[in-house]
Amino acid sequence: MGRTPCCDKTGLKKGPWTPEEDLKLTNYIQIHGPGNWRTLPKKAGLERCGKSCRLRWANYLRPDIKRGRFSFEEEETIIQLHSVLGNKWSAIAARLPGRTDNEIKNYWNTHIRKRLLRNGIDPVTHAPRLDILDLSSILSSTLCNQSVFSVSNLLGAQALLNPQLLRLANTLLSLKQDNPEILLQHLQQNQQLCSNNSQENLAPPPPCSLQPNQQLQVHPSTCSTSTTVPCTPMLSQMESMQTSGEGFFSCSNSQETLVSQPNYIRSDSDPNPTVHLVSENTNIRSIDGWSQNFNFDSLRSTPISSPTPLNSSSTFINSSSSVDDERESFSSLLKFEIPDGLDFGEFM
DNA sequence: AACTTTTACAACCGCATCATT
DNA sequence: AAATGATGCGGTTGTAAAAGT
Repeated sequence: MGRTPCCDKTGLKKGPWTPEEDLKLTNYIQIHGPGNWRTLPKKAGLERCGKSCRLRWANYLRPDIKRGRFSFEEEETIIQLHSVLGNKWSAIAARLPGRTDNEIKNYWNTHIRKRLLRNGIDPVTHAPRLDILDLSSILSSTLCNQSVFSVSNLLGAQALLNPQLLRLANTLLSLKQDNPEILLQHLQQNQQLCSNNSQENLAPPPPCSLQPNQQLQVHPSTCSTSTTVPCTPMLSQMESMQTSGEGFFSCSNSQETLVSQPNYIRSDSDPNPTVHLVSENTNIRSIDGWSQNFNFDSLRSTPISSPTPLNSSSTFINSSSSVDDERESFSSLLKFEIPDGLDFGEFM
C-alpha cells in the first residue's frame, strides 16, 4: 500500500530544539491547543514536522511534566508495573503523574535495567537469572544426592558466568576434598532432611542456620526443586562476597541475616488487585499465576547494622553513599502497592 | 591537559492502531 | 469494506556531558 511520510521532510529541521522553537511551540499550543499536529508547525511558524512537535510537547514542554530525579516510590512503582505490563511505557507512564513514557523508558534502560541485572534479576521476566538459579538448584540437588557430587555436575549443567559462583562451587569441592567425612556426615543429614521434606513439602524450610565454627548444615527445603542455597560451610567465601559488595547470598556468623530476593504476590481475592513485594521465604503465587516456590537468598548483602527499616522506603534518609547504591540495597526489601486504580483487566 | 570511554537523555524512525472518508 | 490519514507507541540512534585514563 505504501504510506506517505507523516510530513514532507524536505527543508524541515531535525535535531535538538532551540529555545526559540520551544517558545514558538509553547505559545502556539497555549493559545490554540495542539489541534492537528500535521498543520501545527506551519501555523506556529516552525520548520519541524508535526510528529517532532508532538513529541517535543509531550516529552518536554508540557507544563505538567515533573522533571528531576525519580523518587524511590516512583522507581519501585516502575519496577512493579513493568513486572506486570512489560515494556508498555505509556501504560506505565499513565500511572506515574508527571512522567512521560519516554522518560520512564530511558530511566529503565539506563538505571533500573542495569541494576536488576547487577542484582541477578532478569529485567524482562523479573525472575532471578537462570545461571544463578541453576547453581543454587544444582547445589541443593547435589547435597541431597552425594553420588553426583562433582565439579562437572556443579559446573557442567549450566554455564556459570559469575566468578563468585564459580568460587562458591570451588569451595564446595575443596570442602569435599579436605573434610570428606564431615561433608559426608552432613550430606547424610541432608538426605534425611530431603526425604522428610519430600513428605512434608508444605513446611517452610528452616532458615540457613549458622553458628560460629559450625560445620555444614544445609537444609534444602525441597531438594532439587528448591533453590535454597546452602550457606553455612562457605562462610568465609560468603563473607568475602559480602565485603565485596556483590554478594548473591546473605549470611552472617554473628546473627542470621537472610534477606530474600523480592517476590511478587498478587492477591487474587482482593477486589483491588495489589502486588506486594515480600521478603519472606515462602511459597507464593506470582503475578502470572505460576507457582513460585522460590527461596533465594539475598541478591545483595544487607549488613545487620543497616539503619534502614525493612519496610520503609519512603522514610529512608540518604546519608552517605550514592542514591543508586542505596536503592540497590533497599529495593529488594521494599513492600509497596500498585495504585488502587490499576485495573489488571486492562492489560490481560 | 588531552584524549577516550561511558552515561544519560532527547529525538528520530518505523510500525500499529484508530478514525475518517 | 477498503483506502487514507492522524496519532501513539516502542525500539533505536545521536550527541552532549561526565568520568576515566
